[in-house]
Amino acid sequence: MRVTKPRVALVEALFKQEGPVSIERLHQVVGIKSCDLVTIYRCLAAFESLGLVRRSYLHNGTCLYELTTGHGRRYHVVCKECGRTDPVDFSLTNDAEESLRHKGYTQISHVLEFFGVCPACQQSAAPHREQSVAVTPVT
Amino acid sequence: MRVTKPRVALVEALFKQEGPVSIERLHQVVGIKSCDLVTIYRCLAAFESLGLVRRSYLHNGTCLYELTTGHGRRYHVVCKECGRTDPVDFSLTNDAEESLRHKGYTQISHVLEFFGVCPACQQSAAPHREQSVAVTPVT
DNA sequence: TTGAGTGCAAAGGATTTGCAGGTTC
DNA sequence: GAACCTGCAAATCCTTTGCACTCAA
Repeated sequence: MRVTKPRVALVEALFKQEGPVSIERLHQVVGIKSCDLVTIYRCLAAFESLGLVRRSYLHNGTCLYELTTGHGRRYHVVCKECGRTDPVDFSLTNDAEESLRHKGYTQISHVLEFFGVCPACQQSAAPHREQSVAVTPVT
Repeated sequence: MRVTKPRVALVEALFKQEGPVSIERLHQVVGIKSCDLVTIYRCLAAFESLGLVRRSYLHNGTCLYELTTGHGRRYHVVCKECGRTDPVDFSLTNDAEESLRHKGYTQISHVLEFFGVCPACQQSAAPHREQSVAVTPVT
């Protein structure tokens, strides 16, 4: 796998985030002009098969990506309204995956996502729809 | 909410399955001619908001639905190759959702899905792609 | 009767693919 | 120099929407 400008920028962008990010947003962080959306899709797919990033999902099924850090797995709540993510203090035991291995499954992984309506979206009749996509939260 | 033919058929179809099913497959089980795909989408959405069904996701992000039985929550592995689902013996503590409630989140739910390559797909170079979608194997 | 529900067609959004040209090793 | 990557355009897949018609209550 070659080291190219888009890939370096993408890793940097992923590194800057503290949680799962949408591809759309990554595109914005990297710079719309400096890299095509398609390239981001392709790089993330490559990164994923290398185990470098992990995929999770928004409530509507669209993907989010995050760097696979060495510090253990982290889970997140994602707001059904604005899409904002927030880490959840929780960890999964290995029992389940272990039992699957015993059953003969390979390439085992899992997705655990919590959903809910965040406090900020609670009262606002008009939810902050684009929040999850907004770049640099302006201040 | 009215009781209509498509809805009854849909509930029956869901009932027959033991795990999460794709919309595509539900359409086939219900009968392609007897009900439009769009209607299935709409009914499932309605059922979901009533808490009658629960949604989960395939490895590629497409939705699966299953009836919300009274017998507690069940999780599944879904094969990355053929899409077949298999129940996993595992249960999640309520701690995580409870802590979210404390943080001010509402309408809390979660999705937990295990992925892997099932024993059957292990050796077969050409995976049973359509297995998860296949309806009553046309005798 | 009448409004919720349905089917059909078409739109929409996310993701993937094909291909020619550019870049890394 | 060759293979890999990228950008652009277009295709695909899943899901949603608009609208006129139908049917359950």
